This record gives sequence, C-alpha cells and structure tokens, in this order.
Amino acid sequence: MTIYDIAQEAGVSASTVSRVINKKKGVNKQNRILVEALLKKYNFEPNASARGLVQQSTKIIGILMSDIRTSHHAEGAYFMEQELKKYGYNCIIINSGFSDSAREESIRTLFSRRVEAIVLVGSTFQSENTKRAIQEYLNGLPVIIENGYINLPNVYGVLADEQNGISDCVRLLHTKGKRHPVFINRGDTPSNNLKILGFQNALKELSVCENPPVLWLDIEKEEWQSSYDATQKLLKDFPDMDSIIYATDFLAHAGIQALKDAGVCIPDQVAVIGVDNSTYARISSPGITSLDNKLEQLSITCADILVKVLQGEKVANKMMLFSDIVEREST
Amino acid sequence: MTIYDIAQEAGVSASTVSRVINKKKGVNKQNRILVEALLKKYNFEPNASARGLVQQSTKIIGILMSDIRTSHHAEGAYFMEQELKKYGYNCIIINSGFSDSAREESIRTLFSRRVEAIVLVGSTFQSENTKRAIQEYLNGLPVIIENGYINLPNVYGVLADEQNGISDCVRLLHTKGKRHPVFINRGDTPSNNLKILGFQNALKELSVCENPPVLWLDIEKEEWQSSYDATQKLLKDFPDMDSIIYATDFLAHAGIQALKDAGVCIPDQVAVIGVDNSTYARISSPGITSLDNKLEQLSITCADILVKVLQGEKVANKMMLFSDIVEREST
DNA sequence: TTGTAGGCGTTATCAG
DNA sequence: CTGATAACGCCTACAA
Repeated sequence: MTIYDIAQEAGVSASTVSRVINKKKGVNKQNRILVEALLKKYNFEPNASARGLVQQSTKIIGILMSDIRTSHHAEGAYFMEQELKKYGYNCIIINSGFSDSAREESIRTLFSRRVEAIVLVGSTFQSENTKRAIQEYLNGLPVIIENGYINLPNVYGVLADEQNGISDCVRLLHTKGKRHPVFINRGDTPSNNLKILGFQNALKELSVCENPPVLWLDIEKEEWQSSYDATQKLLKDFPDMDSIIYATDFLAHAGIQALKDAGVCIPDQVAVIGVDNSTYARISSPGITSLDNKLEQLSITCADILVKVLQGEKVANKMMLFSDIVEREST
Repeated sequence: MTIYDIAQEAGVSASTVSRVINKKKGVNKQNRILVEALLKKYNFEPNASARGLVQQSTKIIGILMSDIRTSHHAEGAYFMEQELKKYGYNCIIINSGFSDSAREESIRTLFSRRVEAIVLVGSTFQSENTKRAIQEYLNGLPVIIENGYINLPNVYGVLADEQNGISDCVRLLHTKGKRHPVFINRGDTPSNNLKILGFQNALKELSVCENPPVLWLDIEKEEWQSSYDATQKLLKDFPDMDSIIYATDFLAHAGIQALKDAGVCIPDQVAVIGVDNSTYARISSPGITSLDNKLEQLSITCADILVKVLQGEKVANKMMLFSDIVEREST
C-alpha cells in the first residue's frame, strides 16, 4: 500500500494524498476528508525509508554501548529513547562489546543507516580508537558521549564529576574518623581512573596517606565473587583498614556480604561506599552509602543536547554534572 | 557521497560501482580494483534507506517491550540483538510501557519503519488489544512474542513452562517436608497467572490444601519494600507458613531480608523460592533457589525463529521451553 | 486547489 | 563486461 493506491481510490493525485498526510494546507475540504477516511480505512503509514530518502533525514538515532545488560546502560538507553521519542526519533541500539574492531564496525553500520546522530554510552568510548573511527567514518555527524568526552567539533560529552565525588566520599569517611580507606576497582576505564584519582587526591590533601591503597580486581574472574574474595583477603592483608570505597555498588554489595560473613561490624569497624546509587545499594543490608553519578540526568541531558544540536542550536561541547553522596547505613 | 560520486571519479557508471559494492561478478578486474580503492578512500557506506527502498527490505527488526530497565527485558534485547546482527539485521527498540494506546502507537511506528518483523518481549503482550493492533496495523508482518502467544497466522510464540515449573517447585518443597507454602505475587500478567495456576494445581494434586494461599502485592507500592513488608506481615498472620514462593527473584530477595530480620531460620523454618534465576538470586545470602525460566534460550530461540521465518522457512507457531529449578541455600 | 515532473540513492533489467 | 534506464515510495517545486 502506497500513497498512489490511496490516491487512486480517492480519485486524486498522490501529491494531494501527501499533502493530507503531512497536514499541509491547500487541499480542498472535500478531498481532505475523503483522503483522511481512506488513510484511516487502510491504517496507512507512509514508508519511513522513502520519506527519509527524499527528506534527507531518517529520524533515527544510533545508540552504541558495550552491553545493554549492564543496568547502567539499560537505564541510559531507556531515558534516551523516551526523550527522543518525544521529538519523533527512534533508536537503533547496538551492543558492541569492548573490542575496537566491533566498535568500529558498529559505527560504520550506524552510518550506513544514516542515523542523524550517535550516542556512545559509557566512558570506555573515550578512546583514541573511537576518535579515529568518528573522524574517518562519521563525516561530521553529531556524536554524544555519555560520561566521556572526545575533543572533536562534532562530538559532545556529558560527564558526571565522579572524581570530585569520590574525593567527597573520602572526606565523608574522614569526618567519620576513618583514616585508612582502600579503593577496590575493577576495569581500567576512564571513569574508574578518575575515581581513583579523586580517591588519591583527597587522601593526599587530607595528609592522611601518601600512597593510598588501590586494589585492582581481576577482570577475568566473576565480578561479584571476585569482590567478595578480595574483600575477605583484604581483612587479613591490611588489618588497619577501616573503610572501603568500591568502584560500583555491585562490587560493594559483594564486599558488604564478605564483611558480614567475616563478622565485621559495618560501619563501626569498616565503612563501605559504592558508586552508582543503584538498586544494589538500596537493597543491600545494611544499605550502601553510594555516590550518585546522576545517571538519569546524564541520559536526559544527552538526549536534550542531541535534540538541540539536531535543531541547529549551538550547544557547549562539554558539560559536567555534579555527583552527590546518598548516605545509607554503611557509613 | 553517493555511488555516483564514486563512479564519476572512477570514470565508470554507477552500476559498476554498485556491482563492486555488492561483490557481484561481471566486473573487469581493473575497474574492480579501482572502485574498491575509491570506496576505501572515502570509507563509503551505501545508504541503507535507498537500498531498503529498492530491495523492499530494511533489514531492521522492531523490538517492543514495556521497559528495558527490567533486567529481564534488557537481557532479552541483548541476546536478540546479538543473534540478529549475525544475519545483518539491526534493531529498533521501543519502550512502550503498559498502556494500550502507547503500545498501539509503537506498533504503528515500527510498521512505518517497515521493520521486517516485530518482537514483543513479555507476556503482557498476550492480550486482546495487542491482537487487534497486530491485525489492524501489521498486515501479516511476522510477530514473535517472548513468553507469550497470540493465535494468529503471522504470530509466533516462545514460552517458558513456568506453570509446570512452579508445580515442580511446590513438589520440591513437599519433599523437604513443607506443607504450608504461600505464593507472593505482584502484577496481574499472563505469566504470573500461570505461575499461580501451577502453584494451586500442585497443591491440590498433593492433597495438601484446597485453597492454596496467594498473596497479591500492591502494584502501586515500591516493589522491594512491599515484598519485604508483606513477608513480615505474613509471619504474623499465617504462623503455620513454612515456605514462600515469590513470583520473581527480586521479590524473593526482599523476602529473604525480611525473614532474616525477623530472626527466621532459612530454610528450616521458612524455605524460599524465586523465579528468573537472576543475579538477585545469586547474590542473596542465603542464595535463593530459583526457577530458571530460560531467558537466554528463550531470547535466542525467538531470534532464530525470526530468522527462519524471514528466510521463508516454515516454523511452528507455538513453542515451549522447559524451565528448571536451580537449587541454592534457601530450600 | 490540483496534478505533473523530477529527484532522493540504490539496485535490477536489458541492451550493447 | 558495461552503461542506460526504470523502478522503489515519497515529497516538493512548478505549472495549470
């Protein structure tokens, strides 16, 4: 079914049908009513590909992320999709994993779809390889990175200030008398590296410690269990320790369990802080004090920026949202 | 940049460029090499809309779900996307929520995109309204429902046998000497109703009880907390109770916490079973015995069926996967 | 107010 | 092996 079929049955030309569909004026009332009736009769929907071709605008946004099963990314995708839908955009979502080649291919795929912009979800896209791919394949197409930034004219970045956020966490622990915090990390990502920086800077600034201890979990091992094991090991290896900041709530959740199983009193003996302010922080017992990195706002801001850019407005390329601490029983 | 630009620079016609792009034979080696070089030089990607238009095939699949933030749905989307990508399909994902009108609109949107098939994720799409929308708007387009079924020639359904699965859970509890199970449910969905049926049937069959107690949580209230509260209330209202089956692991996770906080010994005093075999079951302490409803297989099967249908193969419209119980410490 | 004609970028058909 | 030419479905001048 095409506009020609409708036109024929209505006894008008295709242009008239097109005008009715697009609610343009300059159509006789009789004809308009007639055509509208047929449109409804057949539940006609114009072919978006054809329309995109002639209008040079697909109204599709590409969303690229490593893995949508990460609740973080799923939330990001959700808020973007909801926001963009309001403006008539639909989203093609691609899970690229972490390999550079897969990411490059995904970027090319999205370009071949002639998406009007691409959202990269996660700080791991803040990389030289991605930068190169954007330059080589995207030809100036708007790109926005959630929690990352690449210095190119067509790239926008919205970041959460996790570095200062983690520094605040250290200061919070300090006010509670904690002088021997440890940071447990998993994954060498720009975001995590900033967290570590915030951790170290705050401790130096407080003159608490010159070499703040950071523990890197083995990324090959199962996530929850490796955090659990590392936490228990830490209790033996570093008996002075009085607090732990985990790179994510999920890791902290495992840590809490390990501490409880070891008979450690939380937060009196060891305080715990996570990052993301996620469900895991909320449903843990005791509840986990968590650095809220403003995921929802981040996503919505990305979408809004995107819409503005697509509407031709001028927008700052780089933007930062302040994260804050949500205190629960673990501190 | 179009194939004409490439053609001009190569001194050949657009057809030749098209042939090279599509790796068709019948092109002089010299020309082929020349064109390939230019394609690479400009990182040319053919416009998928234009291609879709002439080939009458967009290579896009629509995925519709209520909310991708539900880990279930995110996983489903992930596996589908990964599987379909292998066959050159990309996915447009729409979060429709639960309202009929939003779902209807989403279905129309996907149709206007001329997706080649639609995946409906979740049993809530097994409804009269969805059926009507499919008939009215989709014009015979293949539809596949994950964990649901609608009796139409173009609709396929892959279901998890949660009903018998829950019956098995009841039997498992029975072998452990549990005679007074309660089912805690949240949400009046086809899937949940089958779980309840399985619960009741098994209890009648075991002649344990004529009116198996089912507790419905208030869907307006916050999910985790409402399950927590209901569980604690249950301990008072129904002191005989010796086991609880929750409609999902997430609810069970809250229940476990409530039981622990009430000083109840798990599983000796009260055994607990959840559904989904999700992360929540795994990270709970004690670990939650859970009915594995085969989400991953369900998703992959959906994708496979879809691919077969699109390739013109004949496939059974309705299919069921067997769920099984993953035992952990809570039973 | 209406219809005709041309074009969006690609592929397929058919002569040459 | 190659290149016109005509679609695909839609929109938009332009002409009537």
